[in-house]
Parts: sequence; structure tokens; C-alpha cells
Amino acid sequence: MTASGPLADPRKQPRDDEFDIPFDLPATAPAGAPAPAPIPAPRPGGIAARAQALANPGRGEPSRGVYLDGLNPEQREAVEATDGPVLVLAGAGTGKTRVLTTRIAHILSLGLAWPSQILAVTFTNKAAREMKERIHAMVGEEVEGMPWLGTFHSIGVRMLRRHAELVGLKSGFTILDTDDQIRLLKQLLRAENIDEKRWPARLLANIIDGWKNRGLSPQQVPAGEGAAFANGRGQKLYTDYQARLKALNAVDFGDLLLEGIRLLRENPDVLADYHRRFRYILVDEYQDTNVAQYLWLRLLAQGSRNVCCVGDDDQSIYGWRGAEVDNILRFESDFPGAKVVRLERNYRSTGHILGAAAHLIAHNEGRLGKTLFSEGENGEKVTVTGAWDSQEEARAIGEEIEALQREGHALTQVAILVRASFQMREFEDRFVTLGLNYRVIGGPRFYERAEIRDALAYLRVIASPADDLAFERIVNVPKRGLGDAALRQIHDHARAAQLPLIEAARELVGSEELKPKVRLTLRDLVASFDRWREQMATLPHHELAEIVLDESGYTEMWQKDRSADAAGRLENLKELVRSMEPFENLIGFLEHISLVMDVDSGNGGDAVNIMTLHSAKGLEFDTVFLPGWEEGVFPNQRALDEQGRAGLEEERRLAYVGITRARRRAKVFFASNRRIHGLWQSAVPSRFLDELSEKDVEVTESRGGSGWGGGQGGGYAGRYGYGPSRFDQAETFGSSYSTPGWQRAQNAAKSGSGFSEGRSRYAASESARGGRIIEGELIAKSTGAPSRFAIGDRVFHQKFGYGEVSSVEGNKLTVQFDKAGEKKVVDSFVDAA
DNA sequence: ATACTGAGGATTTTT
DNA sequence: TCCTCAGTAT
Repeated sequence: MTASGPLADPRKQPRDDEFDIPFDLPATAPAGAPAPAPIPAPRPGGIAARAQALANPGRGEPSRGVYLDGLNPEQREAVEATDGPVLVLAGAGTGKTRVLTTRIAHILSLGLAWPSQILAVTFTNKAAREMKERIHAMVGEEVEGMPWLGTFHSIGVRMLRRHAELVGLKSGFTILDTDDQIRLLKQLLRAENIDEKRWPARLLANIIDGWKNRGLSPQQVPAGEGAAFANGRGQKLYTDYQARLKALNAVDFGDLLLEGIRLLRENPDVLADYHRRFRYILVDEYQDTNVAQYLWLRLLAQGSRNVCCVGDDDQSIYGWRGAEVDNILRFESDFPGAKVVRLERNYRSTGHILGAAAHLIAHNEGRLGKTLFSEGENGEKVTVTGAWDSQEEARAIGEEIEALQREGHALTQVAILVRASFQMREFEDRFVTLGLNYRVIGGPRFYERAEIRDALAYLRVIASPADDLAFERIVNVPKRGLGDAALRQIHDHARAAQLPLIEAARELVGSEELKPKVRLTLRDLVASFDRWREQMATLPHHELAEIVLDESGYTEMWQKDRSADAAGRLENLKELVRSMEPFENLIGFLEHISLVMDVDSGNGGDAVNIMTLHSAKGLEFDTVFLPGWEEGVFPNQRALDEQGRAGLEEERRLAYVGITRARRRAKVFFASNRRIHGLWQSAVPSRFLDELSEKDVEVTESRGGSGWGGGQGGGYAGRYGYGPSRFDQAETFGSSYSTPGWQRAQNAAKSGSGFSEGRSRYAASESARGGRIIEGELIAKSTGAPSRFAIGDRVFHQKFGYGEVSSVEGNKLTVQFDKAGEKKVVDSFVDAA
């Protein structure tokens, strides 16, 4: 097996023998070791033996290890129930990961299985990495013998590479990401003469993904659904798409599972091998599994039936991408005789936070029901604060954070969790003004950046010349005069001669068909690729990457670019090259990148975390700010429109996830007016606010004193008003929140001074003026050392690019940025241009 | 082949 | 409002 099956840690050179060992022998067994059938004895001196010795000083009875100490009774029950199916319902902060990792350590130390006989699946690489680290902490090096610890996708690839021929692929198949997928679909749509305006490729990609999530092959698509796209051509397009993938020897992410299912179903011998191999199966975040993943798991679990799924139905927030909460709700009937363990003891949050969250989530109907409790203090109440508009919301949160900072709290322990990323901007702008360090988590991913994808495309063409999608991507990047016309010629020839694009190009160069200029350029390009491919054998791959980027003119292209982000892009390219170093070779790196494509974002010191609620799942912070709790924003209007009650319940689970991220302080905000897509809209507080238990909530005024009902000349309360909405009539709204601010707001709402469409525009300009006044005060207060910049200076800012200083007040500058417009920034954030 | 212009669309995200 | 994409003008 030289075409490299990926290992759980792709940075290790794939071992040649990995797949040649019979499945019922452990991959890690030393040569000549006895086969551990049916139950392997602990190897002398092995981890299991050591653990047993530790656990049972003076006794021969192997039952209990030190690692079990400190588990509560339920956790211990979940760890020790090794036989048969187990469902662990683990509420937020109840030690879910701990149970999972301890269970693995337990299985290993009792010698119930070799490391290579345990299948442990997670959703994200991050989760897999963490699990691996924690197991390592418990059992040491033995974790290195666990090749089947990984994400659904990485394990899927591993199986497919081994048996590629059985599903019509070659082992070196490439994995397409969403971008490649869409470009391919665009080609298909064009070939079918389908109007891409009416039937966008992106939509088709989503539909196909949806089918794949549900485990449906083209033939299995329900007739009605297959007809829904492009006047009945959906199913045909799906079929064509799969055919194209096969022709390219490629798969998309969905195929990694779908083809895996097909492989197991159509090849009983292969399935039987895996049944023998996997004595124990563990699944993290089971509530997030989709139908395909469920089917895949069920196939594999039919062997040993020792399957342990850990999840929390209340934290199922990925329904929109195919996750089926049903999978967890149905576990007991899917796996008869299953043991269900509930973990309800929360180790993370204070009583008030838990109480508020529990009361909220109790409004959902379809749930298994858990009641979290903690033995800690009640702590601070959850606060609910109204702001006039989103700018003021950001200002109020900024001030609270500065206050926390003054009290000595670390910014890394503060998070702002938003529903949608458009909400982040307001905070970024505000924090730039304040000079408050922040980091956005989850934004555009490293690998999605154009420059990274371009660089990778070059490397892909070098590594696998038949990668047409990669070739297409970079054939004219940087611009070298090989435009549409030239590409079409190459395409035509490739199709006629049945060759990959780059080979077709090579032949065309030798003919008279191309214009002389094009011919020369293309000849150079083909020659360059030949040269690079030769160098692949002699040069370390990261050096090769550097050479490729330089010689292709790619680096130069960005060096010449004067736009704001060019510097950052060059930095990203350097980072990419750096990240290649630990890998054994180019192939290994590309394999890793196609599945992981995630570079550890260097923890840039003390900074506030800004992220979406979705990406906050699994994390925890001392203080959590939850802005934007308004009807339409959260719960999100589209979720309600498209998914109805199910959508509302998922939004509510999202709210639950948000609150339960907080250890000590949860602070909810809403704004009465918000600009959405450039239009000011008056907003109604989210129904979720009223679903928080009053005993755990305190309604406060925004700290800046300029909130609704607050200060700033006492101006806002009178102008404040809700637009007409069903929420106004809702009975729950007549709640007895009793702070002055809340009551004033209610009075204002009842007095009928709600804004009409026209007046909400008026409100917008008023609020904008209010904003500047506040900002003026702040700036006036913060005059520090005189700035090193003067009016008229040219400056460069990491985020906004080049600009000219138009005013200087202390260390705060007002800069007219060429691209980003006028911004106020702290001078330490800019450099002289 | 590239630069400009106007329309349209704009959640959530992993692999 | 602001960004992306497609189509047109140079």
C-alpha cells in the first residue's frame, strides 16, 4: 500500500503494513505476539498491565483503575458499561468528553481490546485531536496505536482508500471541497443549458448534499424531489455529477460516507472484516449525526454491538445540514437492550445560569428531558439589557468588557456569541475604536482563502497531473494571457483525445492550433510543471512550494497588489509553507489538507472571542455576552419561515447552547433598532427573553447610561417604541420584570408611540447622532500621549488597508481609508505607509 | 483580456 | 449597506 492510507495523525509516515495485517490481529501487535482472541490478555509491561497494577495493589482482581477516581456515579456507570449498546445523555458541562476518554482508557486497561480495535468517531478534527490528547494523558503512548480515532470523514477516507476498486475508484482519488464541487456543477449546468440565474449551482450543490446526507444515491432519490430542481432535471444532474466524479477519480465529502455505506453493503466479506476488527465503537456528539452517518454506524455496530453514543438532544443545532435529532431520540429502539445513562450533574455553570437555561429549554417539546443541577453557588443572575440600536449594544458590551478587564479578568475568558456573522462587524468596529483586542473565531477559514486555494491547486497539479479542476483554477492565475478562449481549446482537445487538461495542453503546444503568444506561454507553463514535478523527488516539499510560488509569479502577483489584504495574503502563503514542514511528503500534506485544511490559529494573546453560537458549541467561558436577542434575528426569521416549529425549537436549543457556555456570567442584550441589509428596522425583543426564568434573571440598564430608559438627557425612553407585532399581544409579554428600565420600556410600548415604517428611518438618524456624541466623549476622555501621526499622514492598517489621517485626538486617529472609508482607530493599530 | 457597471442577494458550518 | 457575479464596454 504505497498510495498512503491516511492515519489518524497524518503527520506520520503511513506504515506500509497497515492494511496488510489480517483484521483480527492488532496493528500494533509486536511481531509474533499471540492473536488476542477472543479477549486479548494485557501485554506484560503494557499500559493495561501497568494500570492494573496501579489499580489493584495486592489484589489480583482486575476491575477498577485509578482513572475511575473522581468520576461521579453516573459517569462511572457510563464508563463501566462496556457490554452492549449504551446511550449517554450528557447535558452541557457534565463531563461528556471525560466519560468518552475514560471509557476508552478503561477498555484498554482491562485488556478488552487492542487500541486498533476501537473505533472512535467525532465530527470535527478539533474534537478528535482533543480526545486523542486526553487519552494520551491517561494511557500514554498506547493511543498511537489507535488508527480508528478520527472524524467520520477521515475514517471514511481510510476505508475507501483501502477498498477503492470495490466502489469504482482508484486508491489515489482526490477529495473535492465545496468550491470544486460548485465549479463542477456549473460546468454540468452549462452543458445542460440550464439558466444559472434561476437554478444556481450552489443550490444544486445543497440539494445533492442533502440527498447524500440522507444516504440517497441517485437512483434512490424520491421522484418528487428529483424533479424539483430545474424542471425535473435534478435527479439526472445528480447522476451526471456522480459520473463526472468517477471520471475524475474524485469524491466529494458526502461520498466519503455514502460510498463507504455502499462498500459495506455490497461486500459482506469486507463488512465482516470490520465487524471482527471493531470490538468497541464510540461516537461523540451523536445528536449531530445525519442519516448517512447513522446508517454507516449501524452497519459497523452490528458486529460487536458494543456501541456507545454520547450526545445531548438539547444541543442539536445542525438540523439544517442534515443532522437528525431523531437518531438520538430513537436510539433505544434502534439498539434494543440499550442502556441509557443520564449525566445531569453540571460542573461548569452557576445555579442562576443553569436555572435560566433549563427554564428556556423546557419550552421545547421533542426532547428526552434532563434536569441539570449543580452544587456550586447561584452566582450572579443572568442579565438582560436593552439597547437603543446595535451600535449602542456594541458600545455597552465594550464598556462592560473594559470594566471586567479593569477588575483583572482575562479577555480570553470573555466571549461574544452572535447568531449570525453580520452581527460581528458592529463589535469589531467598536473594539478597533476602543483599542480592545479581539479575535474572531470561525470566520472565513484558512483553506477557503483564495490565495491558499490557488497555492494548493499548483501543488495538486504537481502531485497529480490529472487533477483537471486544480489545473483550471490556476492556468491563468496569475494572469498570463491564457483566458477563456485558450482554455476552451484545451478543453476541446482534452475531451477529443481523452486526456487530462495538462496533457492536452502539452499536445496543443506541439501543434499549430494555438496563437503564437498563447502557445509560448502555455509551453512555459507545462515545462514549469514538468520541472517542478522532477524537483519533487529531490527537494523538501516545503522548499518546492516556495519555488513554485515564486517561479509561477504567484507571489509577485500579490506583492504588486496594493490592496489592503495583500500583505495578509502573503503572510498566509508563508504560513501555508510553514505548515507543510512537519509532513513527510507532498502527497501526505495534500491528503491532510483535503480533510483537515485547518491551521492552528496562533492564540494571539489576551483577546475577546467573537464567534457565532454554532461555533461556540463545546467551548466555555467565564463571561458570555449574548447580543441580538430580537425576533427575526434570534430566533432567526428564516429558520422560522422554513422550518416552522422545528426551526423554532432548534433556535431555542441554540439559545440554550449559548447560555450554557457561561461559567460565571451570562449577559443577554437586545437592540430596539437594527440595520439589516442597510435598512433600519425596529425590532421586538426575542420571545426567548421571556422564556428565561425570572428568578434567575436581572433586567439592567445598559452601562453606558445611554440605553433605552437610561441617561443621555433621558431622551430615549420617550422616543422608544416597538413596532406592531404579534409579540405585543403575547400574554407572556405582560411579565412582571420590574426594573425601572423595563417598565418604562413597556409603558412606551403601550402608549402607542410605535414607529411606522417612515418614522423608523427618523429613529435611525437620531440614533446615529447619539452615537457620535458618545464617541466624542470617549475620545475626549482618552487623550493620552500625543500621537506620532499628523493630519495628512499616509498610514496602513491591518484590517482597513491604506488611508490618510484626517484628524488626530490624543492617540485616536480619524483616518480616511482608501477602501474602507472613514474609521476611528487607535494609533498603535496603524503603521506609517 | 480586462475594467467597469448594475442587479440581486445577503443564516447557521464541517468535512 | 455592501459584496459578488455576470455582462458590457474598451
